[in-house]
Amino acid sequence: MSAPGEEQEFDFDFLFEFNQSDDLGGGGREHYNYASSNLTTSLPVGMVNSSLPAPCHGLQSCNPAISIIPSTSHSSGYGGNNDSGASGYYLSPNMRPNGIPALESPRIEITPYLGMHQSNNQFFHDADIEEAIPNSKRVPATATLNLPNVDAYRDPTCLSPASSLSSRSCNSEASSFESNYSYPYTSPQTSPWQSPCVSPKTTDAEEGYQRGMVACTLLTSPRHSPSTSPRTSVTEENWLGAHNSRPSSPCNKRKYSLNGRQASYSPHHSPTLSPQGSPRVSVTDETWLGNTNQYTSSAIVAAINALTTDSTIDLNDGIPIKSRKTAIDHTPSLALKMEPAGDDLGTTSPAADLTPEEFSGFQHIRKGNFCDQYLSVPQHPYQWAKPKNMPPTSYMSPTLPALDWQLPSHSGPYELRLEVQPKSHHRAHYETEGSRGAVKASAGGHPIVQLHGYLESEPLTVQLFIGTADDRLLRPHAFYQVHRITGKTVSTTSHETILSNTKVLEIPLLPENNMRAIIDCAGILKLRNSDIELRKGETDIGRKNTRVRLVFRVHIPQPNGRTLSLQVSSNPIECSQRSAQELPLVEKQSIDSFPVIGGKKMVLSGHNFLQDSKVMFVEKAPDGHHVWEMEAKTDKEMFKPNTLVVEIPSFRNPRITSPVQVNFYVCNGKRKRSQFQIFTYLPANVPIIKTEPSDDYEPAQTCGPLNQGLSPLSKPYYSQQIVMPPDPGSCLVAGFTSYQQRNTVMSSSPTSSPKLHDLSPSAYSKCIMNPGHSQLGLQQPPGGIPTLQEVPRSIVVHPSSPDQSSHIMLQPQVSQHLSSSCSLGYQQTLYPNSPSSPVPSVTQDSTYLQSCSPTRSSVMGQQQHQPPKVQRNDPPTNQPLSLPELHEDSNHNLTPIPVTIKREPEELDQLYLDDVNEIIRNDLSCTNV
DNA sequence: TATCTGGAAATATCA
DNA sequence: CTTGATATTTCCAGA
Repeated sequence: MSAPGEEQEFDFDFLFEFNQSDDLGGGGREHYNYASSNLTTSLPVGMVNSSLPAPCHGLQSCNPAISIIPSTSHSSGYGGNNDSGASGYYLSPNMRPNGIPALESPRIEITPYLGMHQSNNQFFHDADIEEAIPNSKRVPATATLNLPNVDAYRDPTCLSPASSLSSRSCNSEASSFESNYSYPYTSPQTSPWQSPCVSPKTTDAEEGYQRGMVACTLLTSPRHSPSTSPRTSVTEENWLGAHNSRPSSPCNKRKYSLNGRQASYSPHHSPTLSPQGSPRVSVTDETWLGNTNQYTSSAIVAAINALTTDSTIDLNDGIPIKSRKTAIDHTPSLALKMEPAGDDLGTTSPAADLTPEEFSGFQHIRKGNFCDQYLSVPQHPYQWAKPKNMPPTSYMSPTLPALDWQLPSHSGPYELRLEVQPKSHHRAHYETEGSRGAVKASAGGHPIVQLHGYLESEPLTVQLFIGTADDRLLRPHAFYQVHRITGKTVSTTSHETILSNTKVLEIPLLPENNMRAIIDCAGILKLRNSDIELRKGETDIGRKNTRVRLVFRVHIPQPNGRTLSLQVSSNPIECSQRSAQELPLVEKQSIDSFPVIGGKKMVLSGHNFLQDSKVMFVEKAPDGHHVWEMEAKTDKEMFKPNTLVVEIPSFRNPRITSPVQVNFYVCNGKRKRSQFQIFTYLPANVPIIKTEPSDDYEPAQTCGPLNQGLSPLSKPYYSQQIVMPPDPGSCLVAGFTSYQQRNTVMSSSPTSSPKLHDLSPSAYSKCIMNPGHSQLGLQQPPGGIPTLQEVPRSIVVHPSSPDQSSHIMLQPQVSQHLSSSCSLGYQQTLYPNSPSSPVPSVTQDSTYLQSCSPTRSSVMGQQQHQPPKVQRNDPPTNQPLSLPELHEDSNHNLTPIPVTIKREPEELDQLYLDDVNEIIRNDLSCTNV
């Protein structure tokens, strides 16, 4: 403990420094100016300073919030999670979890505050600002968010390790990166550092973009532009941090490792992390479960907090601090640029920053809870510096939806689509390495994003950041940052900014290019696990958390002055050299559903398949336990490194009356398993197969088009979904409702149904529960839907938590689903994350809100309500379009009424022909099982 | 020369 | 506490 305290102190110092820097930030202000045009104005100006400040500012005010946080009792709710809980509060705001992280290290705390403040402030104020700003397309709208709620959602779980972490790390990095620009959105904070550090490099082109983009962001920053060079600078910074390297790591790692596992206790972390990597689903599952519960309570608390205090949000931002290098590097820079942020922050943040004392207080509190887990980590003075960055984050939030908010991919006439998906593998580079280039498309070339339905003549900007690819809600990845690539080979201009500790690449979307952008300027930077984990706020574990997604966002100005924010995420990208070389990866499956009889050959497309690869089908109980496991026969003759032909095993219960979702994965050995893929068993009679075709054929590409495209199969759904959902105004105020509607719509259209709502608790819980799923699920479910599906899988219910959490969480999820259904989001949404990060979801929702923002609160309510419905309705994860009926089965395969063979559709007939025998087999197998 | 990469050694962490 | 298996991070070297 003492140690922590010490650290805290340090932090404070740093903080102060930061603040000062912020003040200095006068320069920073300039940055704001940029932003000003759009973003800035919205946020900052009025909002930020005045409004935000007020709340936040006063740290005091903030403090209260802070205090709250502690009180949050997260702990109580979360128990160990408490931390998270606290964080959650913080998080809830924009900050996410990250903010929470603040726990241990001073930095964190600091950041959070800032962030919190900002975020909170932003939200509230934003609306106001927006009105004023109307012009700024982006900014304005964003404002609307109602953070409070959001916060609640995220809460604890959300904490956002990722975000915060990433941000932190990012920050440091960022500083190097970019810098600067970030202002626009966010915050000054970011910029400050960045700029300072930055320097350098801006590319002309970039500048140009920025300018062009300007509208969008204002990035301005030509000056900063220099910053562009980020990497280098970053590296350097990093070097400084050099310390960074390992020293810290050890401690950190261990800790988190603990976290991860223990995580179960502390929901946040573990859930995600563990799941992914490890095969040991069971463990994870458990964890998840635990988490869910926690979430619930935490979520609630968070929500309350949010409501009560805006400031809390800010806290989140502060959280991230971490990066040693960064800190140092940034610090200097901060002073310079901070100003802008500083203003916002400064006024706000400074205060917000919290006095050291305050911080310490928080820290202590947290520490009490979290600290134990995290505290151990020795902090490096350097690192502390980063905290400063935090502020920026907050800024961002004000205007635009926080990065951890789940947003729809389409709304009304608009649809943001990822026309070309990135390759499933991309080796990220460390700061100690040179760039490893831009993310490429599987078929060569680069990912392509396009905004459909936008007929205006004004160019927009697409934001790109690295998001998580786990079961939980989509959020900035704590261990990976987008890396701006420049050079002769890069045709797309881009500009880096930092939002909430997360590096964001801004790329112009020009009408002359049909609002289409080729993403050849985005690389992926890997931050050392030790650096990030150290952060107090961080809940996520870096180990085996090597999967990411590219997340694209566009903010479309609306006539009413609001801004419509759409988001699409890519298929998961494996960033680990080793994992990419050894872990089997299923990119596509020719069939996503088949009668229980089984027997049909399913072609899996992917990577790293071995002749002796095994394909295991698994049915999980709500609690994550494997109710049924069956090794599918593989066709060794047909084997190829990229293709695996498996015979669908008959389901254990041939009598299911409704579709049952199960999972399957490819296993190359002990710890070499692919993520869980989703497969649905249909009642013997049902003629469902239809969907298959599309799936089969659709390659990753399909996915691409849709957004997620995780799985081919999913795509179809997506398309459907997409079409269906589009609710024009939905995004806006109505936001939530719209979502609901969408959801319903979606569900219906898809087929499945209805039950998207199921997402709710159970789903969440499930998601959470099943660590493994998460990834798999995500992927599998091809579109957003997939997620849903996943949920179903897990199905189950975790009773307890769901409800409460559900309110908060669910909503988010729901919304997400809805939205996501449209776009990428789903995965995220659905996820379990919600549990973990209800808040995030909330935030996301808020995005919609943005337009609606004012109503957010109302919205929130709506969402909440809805969610519940959903939950109840469709616990089953089925929601995913795919399987309407599934739940039932899944939940209780048992019963199905004696098969109703009556209807045998044509397809069925065929199936039967082939499978009659199989059916018999199945029966046998079932018995065996 | 500066990058971009692929590979793999050196470390760390886990079991 | 040691050891083997894994996972992460740092280095090297070729293109």
